[in-house]
Amino acid sequence: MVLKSDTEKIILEAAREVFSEKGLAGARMQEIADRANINKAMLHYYFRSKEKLFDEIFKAAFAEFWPEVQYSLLASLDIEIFLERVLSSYIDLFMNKPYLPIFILSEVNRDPDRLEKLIKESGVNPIAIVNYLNKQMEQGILKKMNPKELLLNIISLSIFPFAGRPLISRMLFDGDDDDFKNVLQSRKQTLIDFLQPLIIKNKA
Amino acid sequence: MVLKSDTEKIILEAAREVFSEKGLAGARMQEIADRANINKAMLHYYFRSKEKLFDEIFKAAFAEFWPEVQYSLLASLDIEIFLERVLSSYIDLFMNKPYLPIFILSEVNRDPDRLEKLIKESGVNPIAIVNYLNKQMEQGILKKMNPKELLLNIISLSIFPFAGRPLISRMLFDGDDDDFKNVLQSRKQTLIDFLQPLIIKNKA
DNA sequence: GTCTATAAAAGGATAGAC
DNA sequence: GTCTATCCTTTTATAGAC
Repeated sequence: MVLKSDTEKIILEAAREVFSEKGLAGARMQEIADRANINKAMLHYYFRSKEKLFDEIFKAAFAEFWPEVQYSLLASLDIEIFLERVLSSYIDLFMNKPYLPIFILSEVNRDPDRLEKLIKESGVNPIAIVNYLNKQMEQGILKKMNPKELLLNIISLSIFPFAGRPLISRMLFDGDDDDFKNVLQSRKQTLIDFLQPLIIKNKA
Repeated sequence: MVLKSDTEKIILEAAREVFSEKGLAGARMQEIADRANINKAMLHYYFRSKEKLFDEIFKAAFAEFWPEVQYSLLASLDIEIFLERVLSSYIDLFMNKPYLPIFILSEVNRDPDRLEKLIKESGVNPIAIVNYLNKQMEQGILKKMNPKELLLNIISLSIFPFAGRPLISRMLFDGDDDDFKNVLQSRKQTLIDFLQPLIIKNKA
């Protein structure tokens, strides 16, 4: 791992901003240079091409996209704690990095091939979570359903509000993004309530 | 309403394809012309500029994005029928037009201003639905919660799987899009089951 | 209405001085 | 490492013949 110079880090941050606002196709090298307060030639000096610079940004964003899950600790985890952690870490993540969901979603959509190698490199493995949910169902702790679909639902509820933020903010909250932000923040709890009926209570 | 010539319709269809695959910034007038089997100059003859052509496409897509809801009939509608209709029409819509969600989401994100006038023109009014849900809660038919958030959840569960299709297909279904497609199709029913606990059953 | 040819501008990339 | 100047390709847009 080669240490990154300050200039390099400044460029990466500027590039991150521009690429996540405009996408690969819409981003301009000039704008990245401007935001980094450096010259356009420097971008090429450090990263050779727009495509290569984008790859760095996308790779980093993709890595950030998955909340830290200790797969090894999953096996014995209480379902309520599991939910609490997953929802909470997703919401915290996207509160701080609101650009992540739509950036990943759009760019994966534009070029699904880019995804292939990243999946292997990243070591992310949702199937472990699916297996965990499946076991909870077999043990009668969770209501029985397709475990992949349950995970899909949890992810949908966590991510979509952020991915559709400008749209939802205007359609449902009259453009008052602060109002919407409060709702998003409180979802750590309200989503747990929403999903509560899936958990089968022991009547002991 | 001026009648559209055949050429115009062919152009619009080609433009729709290219813009929804590549986005405004990534789309090329040449590619649109090629797919329409006409000359590039014709695009400008009919639509003046790329931007104007895009506006037509976006406007049409935005209009399609909202399932037909008879707001006037809402007041007296049974909640189970309501859910069935909303979920069913959303899923049918996106099954047939899978490009819609991510197209709208990305472009709204890139340029939120474009949205403003469209919202007014479109006559879409989610607040009517929010009010409907609210009334159901007051009447003890639906579990009490923030009605805007309930609508947000319903929409999240309906749209996100389509917006994230390439990602989810690869992460959860091993890239087997047919497998995923079956899950999406069956969601008309499984989502109703999933939301069932919100409905308070009368014990009469 | 449709085409070919071309203008005009934008944007990515490089050369070369310092 | 950093800058200025410039190249060269791509892409939007228009002129003008048919």
